[in-house]
Formats: sequence, structure tokens, C-alpha cells
Amino acid sequence: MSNRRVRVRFAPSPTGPLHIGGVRTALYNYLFAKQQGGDLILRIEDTDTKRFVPGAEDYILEAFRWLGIRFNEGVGIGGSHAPYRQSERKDIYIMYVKQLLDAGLAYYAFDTPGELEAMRKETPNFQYDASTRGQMRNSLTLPADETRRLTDEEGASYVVRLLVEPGSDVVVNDLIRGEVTFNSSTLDDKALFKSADQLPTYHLANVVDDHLMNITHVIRGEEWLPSAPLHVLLYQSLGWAGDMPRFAHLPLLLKPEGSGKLSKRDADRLGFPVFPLEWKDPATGELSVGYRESGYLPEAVVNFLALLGWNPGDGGEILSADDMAERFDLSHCSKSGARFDYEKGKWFNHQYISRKSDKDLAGIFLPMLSARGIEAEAGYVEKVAGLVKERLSLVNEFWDQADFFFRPPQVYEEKAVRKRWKEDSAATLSDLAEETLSTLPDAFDAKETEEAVMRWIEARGYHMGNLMNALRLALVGDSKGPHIFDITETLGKEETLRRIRRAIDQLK
RNA sequence: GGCCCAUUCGUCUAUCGGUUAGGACGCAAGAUUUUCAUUCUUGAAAGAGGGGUUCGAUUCCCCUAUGGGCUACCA
Repeated sequence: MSNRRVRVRFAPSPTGPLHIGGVRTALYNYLFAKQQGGDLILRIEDTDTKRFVPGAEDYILEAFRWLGIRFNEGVGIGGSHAPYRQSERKDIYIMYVKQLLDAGLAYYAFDTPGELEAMRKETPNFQYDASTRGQMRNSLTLPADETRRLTDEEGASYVVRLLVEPGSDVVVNDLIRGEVTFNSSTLDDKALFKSADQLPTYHLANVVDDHLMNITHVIRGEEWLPSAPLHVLLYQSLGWAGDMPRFAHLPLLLKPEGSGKLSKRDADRLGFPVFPLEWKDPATGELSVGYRESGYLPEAVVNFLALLGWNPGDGGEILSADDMAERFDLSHCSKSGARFDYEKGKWFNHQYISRKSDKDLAGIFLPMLSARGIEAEAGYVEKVAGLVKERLSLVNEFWDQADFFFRPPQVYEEKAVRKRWKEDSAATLSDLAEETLSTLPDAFDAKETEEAVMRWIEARGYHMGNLMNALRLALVGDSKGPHIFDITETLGKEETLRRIRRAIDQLK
């Protein structure tokens, strides 16, 4: 098993939008595969017909496309181990259920849900296991012909359970946690095959598929650790113990405050997304916000998420997927749950926006502008992007920070006016426009303009701060924005003069 | 209740027996700036508690406490 090509999988259930915790699990699988030069497989675990949500699978595919997490095989891609949707693999599971039954390692159980519920109510700590299976209705307690009658009858209703032998230690060797030992007496005879929809449960399907798909490492959330010994037992029962995959159980993502794991409700309450993409619930019509729509860059989301539970150990924080894959190490993943810190996520995004090229940013801003009915030149937007990018945490803040580059001030902010518009502002600005700005060359170069204006202010003896602040107010409408002469250059001579005259006119 | 996992600044974390316990986010102060941000500098801030093992424990072991997960014919 040591020389097998590394193959890992991410296996979501199409029960709704992909949760950010799931994204992180997928990401760790991706980084690990990338580092090992192995394969990443996308398998859809749709064995719960009751919880199936239409559209969820497409959502998952699109989310990974946006995030840049690429799969080598699976749903939406294809591959030599198809089908990758568990609902399309029924016959395979049935074959292995039969194998277990024939070997006496599993048995039929005919107890109805009602009977089981009653047992759980009556018996404290009831568990379907060696201590109780003798009192239940199953192929172990019923005569053979009765069992045959029940399984062969029309519309037969039964589950198949794994026969767990009590009294032995089951060791799960975990790449993150080391050896975790469970006593088989504490395990129950888990249902492997459901009567309700004639499909296997997660436990059986997962083991069968991982084996058949040659999975070498199972990297999944910590919520699976308690059922890991059951999976080990299944590998043994199916005769696959020799090439059982290695396990790695990742710590969970916790609420930013309070207790419990991160949920959609926290997101709503605290005002941040827990889904990569916006999602509209097809049943209720309820809309959930996504990172993409909130103004995040996928690289930032990936970077931030990766560092929640893992770090390269050298203090490096801003890391590309390649950087991370190069240094990724499961044994250096933390063992405890990580609280989700949205503020830090925003900081990551800010870093990524600042480092992105003006051209790439313009590509993002252009559609945002046209959504507002503004058709700007790409070169112009690029220039603006360069001036404002360090001021953004989210790309959605662009309009807020740069609207004045695309239209004259709609209002002159009252607070700014009170503070920045002095008695003589109209007069001095008028002088500035007529005596200096209008005499400058049309190129209106920022540096030249600045020098000319400085000389002129000195010669005239005006108060620089007052004049500059008033000028900013005239151009921007508020006390904000980049360096003032970068603004004048970008707006151009004509527009700059127009705005000055307009402000004088409106503010007196 | 049972089983399992975990526990270093408010948060994410480094440390793999010997450190003034380091970094980052956030926070505070200062600097820069003609605005607001950015940026830069500085600062406050941590080994859950108790036992061991050891010359020496944040680090190894045990107990307790606390937090988390699982306990379905859901994944």
C-alpha cells in the first residue's frame, strides 16, 4: 500500500449548499493530492433520498469552479471509476451486502421503526448490539424459514446490520490524532442497508466506494471519528483490511462566539456568509449570502480557510495554492476546533485585493459599473483601481470608495462641509481654478499640478490645509479618497474645473 | 447517560524537555498624510487546575474541570 498512487476524495451529500466547513475539508484533500501528485475525486453521496435537494449538486460544482479547487475525476468530470454518484451504484452495494450476509458477518433485521423507538424509550442506553440483538426480530433470532419468508415476501421491509463481535479493541490509526482505540462492545450493529429506499447507508457505501475507487487517504471532518472503527470493521469484514485507506480526521470549524460548530444561523446572526456562493432554497425561497457575492476573492477565501487548522510553521500567511500545497502536512494540522474569525477573513481579502494587478481588478470592477449603468473605459477603470485598491477589504466596497471617479458628487456631505468649507473657500478655490489650474497643460499630470499649486499657494499666502480640503470636498463631495492630485489627474482638467465651479456655485 | 476527541494571548497559531513563550487578526497609543483609509512603530494580552516522571516541564503520563463531536433505516 505504501507505493500506491495517492488518491483522495471529497464526497458531499447534495442536501443543500456546500458549507464553508465542507469547503475546507475539500481544500485539504485538494492540497494533499496536489502535493503528492495524486488524484482528487468528487463523489456525490446521494443515498439519502429524503434529504435530496435539487440544484445542490450544480451548486457544489460551481462553488469549486469559483474557488479554483479542481478535481481529476468524478461527477461533472468523469473518469475510469464511474459512476461517481452513489445512487447510480445500487447494484454494486447490493452485491457486497450479499457477500457479508453469506459470510455471516451481517444479518437481516425486521424490527420496525416503531419497535425500535419503543425499545429506545424503555431501555436506558439502548443500543442494537450483542447485548440486545437476541431480543430483537432478526435473522439471528428467527427460524431460518421465517427469515426466508420475511425476506422473500412482496414488499419485504428489513435492514441489514453489521454483526459486531463484542470484546475486542478496534484501533483507528489517524494521521492527525495518532492511534485511537475503541472497544467493539461500545459499537452498535449499524444498519448497512436501508429498507426505506433500498439503498446502502453512508457507512457501507463509503467503504465500498473508497475501496473500489482505490482511495488511499480518507481526509474528512472530525464528526466521522466515532464511526471510523465501524469502517475499519467493515474493511475487515469485506476482506479489504490489507489496503484500507489511511484516515485523517480534521478538527471542526466552530462558532465565532458561544458554543457549537459553525452554522448558517450564526452567519445570519453575525452577518457573514457561511456558503461560498449565494444560495436560494428551492423549497422556501430563502436566500443565503455567499462569499462570492459579498465581495471576496476566491484566492483569499482559500488562503484564509486553509490556515484555520493548518499553518506552514514558518509564520507565512499570505500563501498561494501552490505555496500551500508545497508545504502542506497533515501531521501539522491542529487537533482542536477552530473558531471562525470573520475579521481575519476580511484582512486576507484586503491583502489579496491590494496585491492584485490593476488590470485584473478592472476586470472585476467593470461589470459592477455596468450594473449601475456606467460604461467606463477599461484603461480608466484600471487607473482608478490602482488608486483605490489598498482601501478595500471587499471588492464590493469599490463603488463606495470610487463613485466620484465616475460621476460628480451627488451630495456634499454635511459633516465634511461644516468642517472643510470655510468662509473664504469659494473665493480661494475660484482663484485656484482661474489663476493656476486653467493655465496648466491638458495632460494635467499629478506631479506637475501639485508643484504648480504649491508654488501658487505659497506666492498667494493661502492656508494650504484649508484650500486642499475644500478642493477635495469640491471634487469628491466628502472628506475621503486618494491623494488629491491623483484625483485631479484622473478626472482631467476639464472635469476638475467643472467640479470646482459647481461646488462654488452650490456651496456659495 | 454512554463512547470518542480536544485544551498556549479575545481569535488563528509557533514551540516537537532547557525560549525574555514567537507571529498574525483584532484592540490601544504614536508616526506619516492637505482628507479618509492604507502603511509603519510601539504596547497590553496566553500555557485550565491538580498530581506525577525528570536536574528541568507549555511540551511526556494520570486525574479533575471545561469545550467539542457522535450516539438514526442522515450524511
